[in-house]
Amino acid sequence: MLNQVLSKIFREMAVFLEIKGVAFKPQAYEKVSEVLENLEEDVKDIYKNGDLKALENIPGVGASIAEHIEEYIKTGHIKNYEKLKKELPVDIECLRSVEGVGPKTILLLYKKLKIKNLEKLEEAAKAGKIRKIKGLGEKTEQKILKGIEFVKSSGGRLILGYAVPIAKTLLEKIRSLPGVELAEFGGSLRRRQETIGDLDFIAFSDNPTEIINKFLKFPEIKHVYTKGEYRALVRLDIDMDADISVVSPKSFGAAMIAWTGNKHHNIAIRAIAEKKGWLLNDYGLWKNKQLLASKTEEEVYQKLGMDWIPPEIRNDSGEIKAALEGKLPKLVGYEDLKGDLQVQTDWTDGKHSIKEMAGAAQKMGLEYICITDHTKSLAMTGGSDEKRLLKQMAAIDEVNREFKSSKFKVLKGAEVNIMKDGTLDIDDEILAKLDVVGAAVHQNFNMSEGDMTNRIIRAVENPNVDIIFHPTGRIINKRPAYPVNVEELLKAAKRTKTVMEIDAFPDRLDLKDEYIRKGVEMGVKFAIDSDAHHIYHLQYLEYGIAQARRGWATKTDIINTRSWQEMLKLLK
DNA sequence: GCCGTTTTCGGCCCGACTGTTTTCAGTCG
Repeated sequence: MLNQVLSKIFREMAVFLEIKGVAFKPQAYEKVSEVLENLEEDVKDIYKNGDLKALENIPGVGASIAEHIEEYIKTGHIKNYEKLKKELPVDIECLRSVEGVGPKTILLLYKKLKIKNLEKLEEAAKAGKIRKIKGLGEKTEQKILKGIEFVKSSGGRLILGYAVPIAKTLLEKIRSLPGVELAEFGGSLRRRQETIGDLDFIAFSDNPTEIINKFLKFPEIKHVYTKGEYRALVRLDIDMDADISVVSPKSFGAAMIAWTGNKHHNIAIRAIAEKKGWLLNDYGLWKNKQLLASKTEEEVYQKLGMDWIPPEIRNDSGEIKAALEGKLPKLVGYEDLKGDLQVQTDWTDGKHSIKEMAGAAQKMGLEYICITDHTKSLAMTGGSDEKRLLKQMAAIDEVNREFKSSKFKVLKGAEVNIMKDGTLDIDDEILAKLDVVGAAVHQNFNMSEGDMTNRIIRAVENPNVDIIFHPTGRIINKRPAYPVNVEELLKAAKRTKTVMEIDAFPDRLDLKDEYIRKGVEMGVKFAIDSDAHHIYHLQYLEYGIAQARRGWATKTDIINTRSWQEMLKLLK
């Protein structure tokens, strides 16, 4: 995708400029690189629909970078980038991925040894050539070799839903260390980002060194990059890096803000402090040497004139302005869901019976689930035809009779397949009998964006279709979304009162936050579903809620925060 | 190069840790 290509180019340009000693531009390029990496809407479409001005509406994109993007779209390259690359023809990305190797070292290595890539770097280190460079030494050489080893074994970014359980285990171990008063996630884990690059922990204690030393004895740790009085950076046995920071409980709020980030959020709020003549650091908000606030995050934000900002939206994308104006939305809460509207059972590719799924959901505190097994054109899942759907409805009636006393409700639904032409694989007559009809694309991804958009919109316009399940079909780290114009889809959803799903399955998280935010602004309603195929999967709802929060969704934007009776009224 | 949080010009976060140094630059989060 173009966004990713440009993101990489701008990231490299940032390093090139930093190497050249250019001031401030590196940060600008770095910021736009990050924005593009996370931007789901194709910049090509943005450009096509609105020219340079539309590009400049992207955060971090100004006149100059908009022109770079235009140049790339028109010619396939960016002259400025080519020029920088010619001056220093090295593989910036891969050299920089080595722990401890930054811009200055890359330049030094190229100047002295003509090192352009990892292979050459490893060769030179093994031959003992690095230690001979003035300014580097034997330890740096060893560090580089270790770093290369870890680059090679690195598993890349971990999907949130898979990282959290691992991180929770470690967090509990940290919490149980004597002397630790509190411990929390920091970084992307606390912000509940889609993917996690490393695990950040903040422990609160007045004996930092002792805590660090105990942490370093955890058997999960296979290498220590750095350790100091207050911090340690390590490699875990799962080939992920982890970071622990120990701070006095007095500084809880300031430290949580500092270690939650993201970087651009912190830069922005520290700048606000500075403009008041104050200083915001890891330990508090200061006026000269006088402490203004530090104990809680609320206190610090408040002193800066802002409402507390939920971690999920701390990414410098408008949350600071909203917080200053007291206009932050009250995000949907982790306890707000009353039901789950996409649940599979052993009638198709699920592992458990209707009753087992219902029982597990009830145990979790939900009031209802909707059974949405696949339909007949998904042969590999043993999808139901009309006859079998009728049979399943009767089976659900039976389960409901058993649950009657507890008031738990099982709703009748299906995950109907959207065919290539936008028709559905189940007769409307049967669909009309279901409580909730979810429709989804499962095959024939290889279409033009126009055709795919029309295909799904045709399903949206079917009066029996209540929800579009996993609307873009992406699988994180595996396959991109099929080509679809989500904005058009959202417009159609708004027009027809069709609900868009936020699929909480860890590798889906579909829709993406950016589209949720857009949909929320347009007044589209959403459903957060687990897409559970196993009783354990119901827990995934948590990640769907996080996703919704990152998309600035409130309780009223999510239909399954209502009782099932109220929820049904919201369907068309 | 971006941006409007006091600014359309003049700012741009802050501190911990390491290694190679003779007092600090580079890297990281």
